Amino acid sequence: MNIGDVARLSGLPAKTIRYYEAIGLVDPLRSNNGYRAFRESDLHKLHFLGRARSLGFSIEDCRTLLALYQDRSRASADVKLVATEHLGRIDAKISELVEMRNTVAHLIDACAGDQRPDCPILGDLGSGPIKRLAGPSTH
Amino acid sequence: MNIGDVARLSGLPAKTIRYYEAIGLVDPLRSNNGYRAFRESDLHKLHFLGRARSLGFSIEDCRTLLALYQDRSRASADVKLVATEHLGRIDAKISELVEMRNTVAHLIDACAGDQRPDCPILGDLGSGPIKRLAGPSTH
DNA sequence: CATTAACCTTCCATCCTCGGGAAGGTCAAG
DNA sequence: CTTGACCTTCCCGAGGATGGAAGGTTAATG
Repeated sequence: MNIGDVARLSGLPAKTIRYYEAIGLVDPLRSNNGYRAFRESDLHKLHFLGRARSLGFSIEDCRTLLALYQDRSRASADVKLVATEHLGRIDAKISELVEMRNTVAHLIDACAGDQRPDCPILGDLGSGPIKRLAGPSTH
Repeated sequence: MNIGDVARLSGLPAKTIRYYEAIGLVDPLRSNNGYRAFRESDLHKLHFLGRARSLGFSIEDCRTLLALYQDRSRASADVKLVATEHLGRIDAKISELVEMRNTVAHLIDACAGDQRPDCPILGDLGSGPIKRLAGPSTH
């Protein structure tokens, strides 16, 4: 199979597949003409990678998971650990975004959104606790 | 004020402030010794930027918001639009992450996490709809 | 046989938002 | 005079690809 074939079959862009080869995630053979020659096993790996990436696993996580995938004597605990850490990162990111979301949504609610310049959104962004340089004390 | 001062006062790293200058978000004066000389107005801008960035606005959004902030004849509708589009992007991102989260959480639940190699997580990643090349039909 | 179109190759640059670190200039205190 | 804390510019790297240029290969046409 040439790269175009595995691209269609795996759903990954050819560019991405070349990139995955460059960073050592897949290692296709080469034909006489220099074209990459993918085996079924390569296609399988690429499919695995596409699915893992779509679940948000980092490339390094993918590398680990792929190694575990191919290790018949793996412990499922090792896989679960990788996934659990990933879940923790997802949850942290969600919390962060939800907090942003709430703040932004409140500001939007408070803004009239008309032709007048008065705007609580800009008001919020421009105000707040700016520290001041220590000056002559009024104390 | 030197960069270290505004860094402390704005809460932004000096590196970030230099970067903001490089991309034209702030434009401090220069002292005779070549040091950046920040005015109160620069500090104010940096504070504005820090707050907007912490709410997840992109640099380009920040550029727009900063321009509106300094435009006395702005319409609050313009600000609200930027914020509303941003909110939409946050919500989309949250949805995406929540979907990932649920999938990953289910897989984790299904995994024994022991010494045995059997693992539904790897099972999920490695299976699924791989398309096949059209071959000799058995039909 | 010549051409064309669809492949494939490598290499280099770009996106975004900085952060790290090198090499070197400046300034105030002791 | 030295020390240490500043400051400067410059280049490299992250993650995870993506875009494009310049050129080789192959299969199907005319």
